[in-house]
Order: sequence, then structure tokens, then C-alpha cells
Amino acid sequence: MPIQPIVTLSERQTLSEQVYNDLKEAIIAGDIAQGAKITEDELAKKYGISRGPLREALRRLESIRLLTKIPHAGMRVITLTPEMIEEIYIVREALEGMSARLAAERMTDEEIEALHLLLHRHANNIDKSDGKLYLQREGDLDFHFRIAQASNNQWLMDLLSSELYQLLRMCRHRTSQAPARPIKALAEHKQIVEAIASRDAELAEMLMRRHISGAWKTVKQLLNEELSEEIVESDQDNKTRH
Amino acid sequence: MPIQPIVTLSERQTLSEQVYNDLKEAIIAGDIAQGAKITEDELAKKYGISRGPLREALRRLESIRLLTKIPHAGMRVITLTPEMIEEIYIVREALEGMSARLAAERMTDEEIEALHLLLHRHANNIDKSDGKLYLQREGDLDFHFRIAQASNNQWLMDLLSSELYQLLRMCRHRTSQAPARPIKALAEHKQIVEAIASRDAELAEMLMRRHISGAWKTVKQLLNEELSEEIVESDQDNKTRH
DNA sequence: TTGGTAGAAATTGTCAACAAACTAATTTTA
DNA sequence: TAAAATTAGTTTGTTGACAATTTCTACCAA
Repeated sequence: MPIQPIVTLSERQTLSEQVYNDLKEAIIAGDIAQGAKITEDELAKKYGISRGPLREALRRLESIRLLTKIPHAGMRVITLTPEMIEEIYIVREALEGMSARLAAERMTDEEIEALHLLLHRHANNIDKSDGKLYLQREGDLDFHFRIAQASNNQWLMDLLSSELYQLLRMCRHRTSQAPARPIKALAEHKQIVEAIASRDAELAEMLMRRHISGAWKTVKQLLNEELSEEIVESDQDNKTRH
Repeated sequence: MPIQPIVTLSERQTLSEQVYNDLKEAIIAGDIAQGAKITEDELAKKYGISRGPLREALRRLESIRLLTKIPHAGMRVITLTPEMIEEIYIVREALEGMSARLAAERMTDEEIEALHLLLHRHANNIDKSDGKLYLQREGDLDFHFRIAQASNNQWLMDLLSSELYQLLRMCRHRTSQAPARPIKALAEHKQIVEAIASRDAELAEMLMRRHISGAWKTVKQLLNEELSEEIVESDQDNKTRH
């Protein structure tokens, strides 16, 4: 599976950054498999750069937890086990809960209005084409991202947008493409916006935490089903082999 | 101010790691001033290594937010403004609150017993020598670290111990060396341990969040006092100059 | 067959030189 | 005199070669 060569020569981006972005998307999309071994020389040749900037890109990918490293022994793409996904949702609940609380205190009226509009668009999308799940999913992250922004806390925003949301995107690529309960999620989003609009920080945090722990329960269910399917499949494999 | 040369040749540590650790401590301790410009060549010579591994160390320091970088324009040591310190305490409240909740659910009886012992030692320290504030402070972080460990959530632990606690240590070196209300803090620690011992996750989280937001209020006060003192001092400077 | 040990191959860690970009000082021009 | 342009100097970005370490493989012994 060929990774796209770098073409943005006009941009004044550093090589390391370009490769960082490309690799990030490749890992999230699954073009580079989970648990895959990363060999510097190989990747450097593939991207047509030397190992120096590549190593910097890899370090950055390590810092957002997409790669794990063992000194002298190389790097591997992260493997999203169910346990790891649970960790992500737990950290997410804590951070986004706080984010919603701060948003209720600090969000401007204009931003709240924009959020309302966003939710209306989402409602339309669900009505019209409930097949476009990818869009729906990206829309979900957009909602959460705007609240993170409104928290007015740079660190919180960074943690959420440059680390957590990337991992979430990767989870979603991995999990079966089944609809992630878009109608229920939309209703919960509306509740949260209402709490923010009425400046009820306490409630906003509570609703956001419920929203996320609810999402985790759904994902957990899906993972269990997936797991049992895999077991059935491997049983069938065994049968056909005999 | 000579930074120690690398002597641990017996260790199988990579040069980059050694310099990373040394630089981390130097920044936290204030041996390298806040806002100071980092020049790769200069530091590389000081440590007797080439720029390759040094750059890797710098990247890692950037990823734990001790350095900030602008492409092509160099790196600077972070400057801890009051706003930034507030951000740290807010993120801390969210993460450690969750950490305490999980600890209440998952901590083993042995670990709880060990926590009790730790608090007794702290109580003795306060009685005997209330001058040894540094020890007291490190002890405080030790308490919080153990709870983070008990959360059994690798990501949460990493965020707290390798990022947040380092920033906190830096804040404490910066803030005036006034006692950080050790007696009140100890009482609150005891409450938290009680909640964990009785497996009351809800309460443990609430108490931890209160503990941290209370600590922030104290620190905020100190920062304000410090600020007004500085203004008075600079006024005096002006007078003496005339 | 199993287990362990040497050597060979592959991979990561480190270095020093070169290229590109930015900063600052000086000169030129209006 | 002040603003803009140019140029020298410094600093970061990038490269390819070399050194150190690990992993693989083949071989031997039990």
C-alpha cells in the first residue's frame, strides 16, 4: 500500500512536519497496521528524506501515543486493545467534563449560537442520509472540539485535540463501521448546549460525563460482539481447514 | 553555572535520555531561567554531545511542555505566568479527581495500608521539623503519585507523573518558599484516604477536587502577594536611583 | 528435537559537515 | 531623518557516513 509522496513543495513546512502529518493520518486510517514494526531506513526511503527529520517525526508521533518505543529495539504502531480504549474514554470523561464546565462559564453568546446551528445541521444530516456515517462521526468530533476551544484553557485544548481526538479517530476506524447511536448522541448534545446556554456549569459537566461514559458503554458492547464474531470466524476457519 | 558532565558510562542509557533528564531537572530547578533562549550548539558543547541526540532531548522536553518551539526560530524555556499555572491546576483537578475515583474502586487493601503509613510519616515530619518544607512538598507529590498509580490507568498515570507533576515542581520552585499549608493539606489527605478505604468513589473524587481547587486558591493568593511585593520593590528601586 | 552459543546481518544511535532560514546591523534611498 | 533594502552573521534544518547495539541464523552439543 503506497504512501503518498510529499508534494507540498510550495509550503514552507519543515520536512519533519510534513512526514509527521502524513504518517499520523496513515496510522489513524490504518494504512499502517496496528502493531506494525517501524524501520527508520525503510520509511525514510519511502518518503525520500533522510533519517534525521524522520526520527523527529517519529518522536512526535510517540509523544501523542501513536507509536511506542523501546531504546535500541525500534518503534511499533500502538495496538488498540479494549483495555486501552477504556483508558481513553476514562481520560476523556475527566477532561471533557471539565471542558464543558469551563465552556458554560466562558463561552460567548455568539459561540453558543454557532453551536446551535451546528446541531441543526447534524439533525438535517441524520434525517437526509443516515448512510454517511463518516461525516456524522467527524461532526461529532467537531462538536466536542468547539467546546474544548471554548474552555479557554490552552493545555486542555491541546490534550483533547492533538492527542485524545486522534486516538478516538483511530478507534473509530478500527471499530466496526456500525452507527454510533447518532440520534441519541444528538439529543445528548442538545442537552449539553442547553446547560451551557443557561450557564449551568455543574450540569454541563455532569451531562458531558454521562454522554461520554454512555458512549463508552456502547463501544464496549460493540467490541464484545466483534470479539465473539472473531471467535466464531476462527472456529469456522478451523473447520474449513480440517 | 556548570552543568554536570555525563559520567554514567556504565549505564546503558542513550545520550539523548541522559541529557533529557539533566536538562529537565535544570529547567525545573531554575538553573536555566524561564523564558531563556535555547541554542542547540551551545548546549551541545556544554554537554559534550552532538546536536542530533540533543535535538531529540529538546523535542521530548517540548512534548512535556517545558520548552516551546517556533520552527526555524528556536526554542525557549516555558514562562510560568499565573494564567498558565491556573491552567495546570484546572487540568490537575480533572485528572486527579478521576484518579481518586478509580483508586477508590481499584486500590488493594495493602496499598491503602501503605498510604496510611505514609500519612503518619508526614504527620511526624510536620511535628518535628516544620522547617523542612522541601521534603514536605516532595511528600505531597508522593501521596498524589500513589493515588495516580492505583488508578490502574496507564495513560492517566503518565499524564500526571511525567507531565503534570513536573510542571508542578517547577511552579513550586518558582513560587515563594512559603509553607503550602501543610497541616490543612494533611487533614485533607486523611479525608481522601478514608473515602478510598471505604470504597466511596464518588466522595473520593469530590474530596480530591476540593483539595486541589483549594490548593489553587492558596497559590493564587501567594502569586498576588508576590506580584504586589514586586511592584513595591521596583518603586523602591526607582527612589534609590534618584 | 531442544537448548544454547557464536557469528553475521540488520537496525538504531551518534557524529560532523553542508544547506536553508532567520536576525540584526549597515547601507542606500526617499 | 526615517524607512526600506541589502548583506553579513548566527541558528536551525538536513544529509550521509560511521559506531554501537540488537536480532536473526546457523551450527554444535546434550
